[in-house]
Amino acid sequence: MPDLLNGDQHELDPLERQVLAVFVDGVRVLGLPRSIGEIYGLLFISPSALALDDLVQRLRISKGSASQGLRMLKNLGAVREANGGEDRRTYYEPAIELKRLVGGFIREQIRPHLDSGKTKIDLLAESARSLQDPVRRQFLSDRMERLDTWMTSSAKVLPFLQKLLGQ
Amino acid sequence: MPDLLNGDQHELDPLERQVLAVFVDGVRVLGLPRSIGEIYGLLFISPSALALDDLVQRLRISKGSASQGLRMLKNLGAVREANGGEDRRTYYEPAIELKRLVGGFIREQIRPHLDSGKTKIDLLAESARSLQDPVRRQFLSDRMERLDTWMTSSAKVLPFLQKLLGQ
DNA sequence: CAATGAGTTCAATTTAGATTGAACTTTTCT
DNA sequence: AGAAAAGTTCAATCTAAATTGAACTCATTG
Repeated sequence: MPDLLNGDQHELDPLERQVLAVFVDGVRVLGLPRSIGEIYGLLFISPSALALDDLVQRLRISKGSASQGLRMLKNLGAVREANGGEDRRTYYEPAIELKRLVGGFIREQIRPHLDSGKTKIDLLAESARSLQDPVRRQFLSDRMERLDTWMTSSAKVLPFLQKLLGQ
Repeated sequence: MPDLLNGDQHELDPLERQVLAVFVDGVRVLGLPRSIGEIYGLLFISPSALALDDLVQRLRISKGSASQGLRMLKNLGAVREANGGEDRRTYYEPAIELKRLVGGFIREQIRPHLDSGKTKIDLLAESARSLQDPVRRQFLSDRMERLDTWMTSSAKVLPFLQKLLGQ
């Protein structure tokens, strides 16, 4: 008599595991933790919305992980709360439009780094300009300007990226 | 009488440290290790090419780290051997054209993952097609097709990215 | 209003992956 | 050839970041 004493949903089958592995791989490239890939991946292959506890049971991760993972995915706009769950739990479903996923990633992970990088570089360029040695000053100022150009180009490219990936 | 007994180049000054910090930050976003940022960063702010030993001494990292870091940077096309060093050491200088840096990163880090991902997804789509339950089969096949679309769109966007960042 | 269940928080622990360093190979020089 | 210096390799170690889990808050219900 299996599973009479615990409320487990059935385990992940081999096909599901393999799909999740692809997501885990994918998010690692983006510098996001494995649990994020597992959670998003499971939502992606689930025909109905899932609650936090479903993730805990099927992925065998802690409540803490599931909670933090869902928060990050919500912030990224990769997951939203499903409306009209019967019980008092919150159910989640994945956003599956690439445009939205990329947009969220750019907004949350790329832009902040670009912005803070640009600020720092501006300050460093300022420091470079007040260097004593004129040769060193010239060289470093050039390099700081190049860094600045990189940042500016990158920032300009992002909207095109989003547009090109929109369907 | 400072530094008579060791051959240290002078330590990094505060300005240099701060520039390196920007690079360390930058490469972390790309999922690359700190040492890569430090090595590339030091080359970037050095007016002349540097040898492995210069990196070891000024960054206070191990020879192993410097060697592995340089290899990765060479593979990425972010660093090249300078020609015409006087002694028998190999001197390195950074590639500073954004186009080249982005191109190398795409070639080494993005494309391989996209390709292997696409292969895996094709196999999984195949598995999905032979599922018993028709509802499950239909749903998973749809999702696998969507994954496939993501991969294809992403691959198509890369050349544009490179073009847009070319100067 | 006490009890139950959902979800959050964060200090402690675990783990993945970066770094070290000693042994090694290769190259150059006398 | 032998010595010295440059660079590589990889098992062992270290560390930053992810994960856990126990204590907590908040909302719901009998």
